[in-house]
Amino acid sequence: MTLTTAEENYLKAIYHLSDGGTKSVSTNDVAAEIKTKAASVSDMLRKLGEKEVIEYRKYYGVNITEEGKKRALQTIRKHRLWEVFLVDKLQFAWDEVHEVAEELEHIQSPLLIQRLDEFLNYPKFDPHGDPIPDEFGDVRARPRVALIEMDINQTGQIVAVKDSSAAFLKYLDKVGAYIGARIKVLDKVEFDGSMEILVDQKKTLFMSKDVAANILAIQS
Amino acid sequence: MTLTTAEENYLKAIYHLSDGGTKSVSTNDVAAEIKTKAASVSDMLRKLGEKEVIEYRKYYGVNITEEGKKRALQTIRKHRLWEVFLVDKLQFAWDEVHEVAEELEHIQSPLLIQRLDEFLNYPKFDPHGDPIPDEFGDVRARPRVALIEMDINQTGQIVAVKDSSAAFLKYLDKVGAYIGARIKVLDKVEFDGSMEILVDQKKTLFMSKDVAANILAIQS
DNA sequence: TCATATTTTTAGTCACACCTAAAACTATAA
DNA sequence: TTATAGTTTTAGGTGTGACTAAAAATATGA
Ligand SMILES: [Mn+2]
Ligand SMILES: [Mn+2]
Ligand SMILES: [Mn+2]
Ligand SMILES: [Mn+2]
Repeated sequence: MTLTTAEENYLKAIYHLSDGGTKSVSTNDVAAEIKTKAASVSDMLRKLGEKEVIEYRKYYGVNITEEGKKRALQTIRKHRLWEVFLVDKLQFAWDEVHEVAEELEHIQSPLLIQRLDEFLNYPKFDPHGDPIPDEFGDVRARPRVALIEMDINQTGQIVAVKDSSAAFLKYLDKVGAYIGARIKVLDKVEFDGSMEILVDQKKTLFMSKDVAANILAIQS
Repeated sequence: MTLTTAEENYLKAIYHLSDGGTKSVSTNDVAAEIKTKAASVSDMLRKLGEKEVIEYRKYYGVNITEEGKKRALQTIRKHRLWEVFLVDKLQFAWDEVHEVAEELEHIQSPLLIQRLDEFLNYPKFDPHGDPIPDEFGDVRARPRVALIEMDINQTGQIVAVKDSSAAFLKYLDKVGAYIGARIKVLDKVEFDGSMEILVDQKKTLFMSKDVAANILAIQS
């Protein structure tokens, strides 16, 4: 059973909104994510339910099935491998890859993805720090925490961003925050939740709580 | 004005069938090329006519316009660049690339194609020896002749194939004919049009007239 | 020239993926 | 408990790109 491009996009959205299948998702949430109308979503949910990649109970939202999870992870794998290709091989900036990967992820060719993976030397993470599922859908997840959750004097390393929008990524480029940077929390301002972060033991960075909530780190 | 994937495929077919815009093309010819029905083609020709990429006179076939030619060449450029990528970087065989390139050619991103061209070091020909148009649609065409047209004792070099089907390409792999091979016509059998070809001054190849008609060479 | 074969277009239908408007259902809080 | 706000589904419709069957136009050759 094959999925259309639209069906793959919906399934991926449901997978993300459900935190990898751990909770159910509402019609309106899907509509917002896909940027379409609730009526269109209802239609599509019925179809995805018939294909048994989601479990759909009218008026009570959807849950992704095991089969659906597997399919979604395949699409996510392709999306992230293409992002690595664009950044590592074609010198795209990390804020330029999302749109194109959104198209490339739907190309149907198992051989292509296998060879691309090999060509990229089996990367484990995409340019935004998100893990790349293997061909069986298995993900090597790292325990990640938002900067905002870290305490003063704690150290760690930036490993990913929660928000992959071009605006946010460009801002990070500008201030010199990048994936792999070693960090230390110098201060947390109680009044507005903003933070002062030491980057690579030399540069001090001030960031709002909105920024700090969208940078993910591993603690050390 | 943007073209859909289907429209791009039709336009490319019309471009090829018209020998690069030099002759008009019938509805049935397009239907055969696209593997669809004449009724569907009539519908699409009306739409392409409205978009002014073809000139469509009911019952008298179509001619591609200058704008249409430009569009078709952009798609052909993308198709052939992807084929080079698949063969040179991902170790695809030359008979495995067509289907995938047929999908990849529709990805919309000028930056992607510019960077891909650069990454591949501005190739001038695809794996089947076909020329890759530049970003303005200009093609450096070589004067090519089918092997079947060559005379005894003439020498040359294989530069392309007319038929890019997997069956034909696999056959060429098997017998050791490849693009770049230096050749000499040793014999032409009048009875059945078959030929005897010396490859790289060491190997003798017997081929039917059907095979000889689908191998293109430059004469030396 | 005129009958017939061939090609092409038109008419009507379908699946897909979207839309708006209206109806149906659920959640909430007075 | 019940009115109402909010959510979701249904009904009906659109554009795209395919199909079959039938009608119309063109090409052919006796
Ligand atoms: Mn997508
Ligand atoms: Mn990413
Ligand atoms: Mn194509
Ligand atoms: Mn080719």
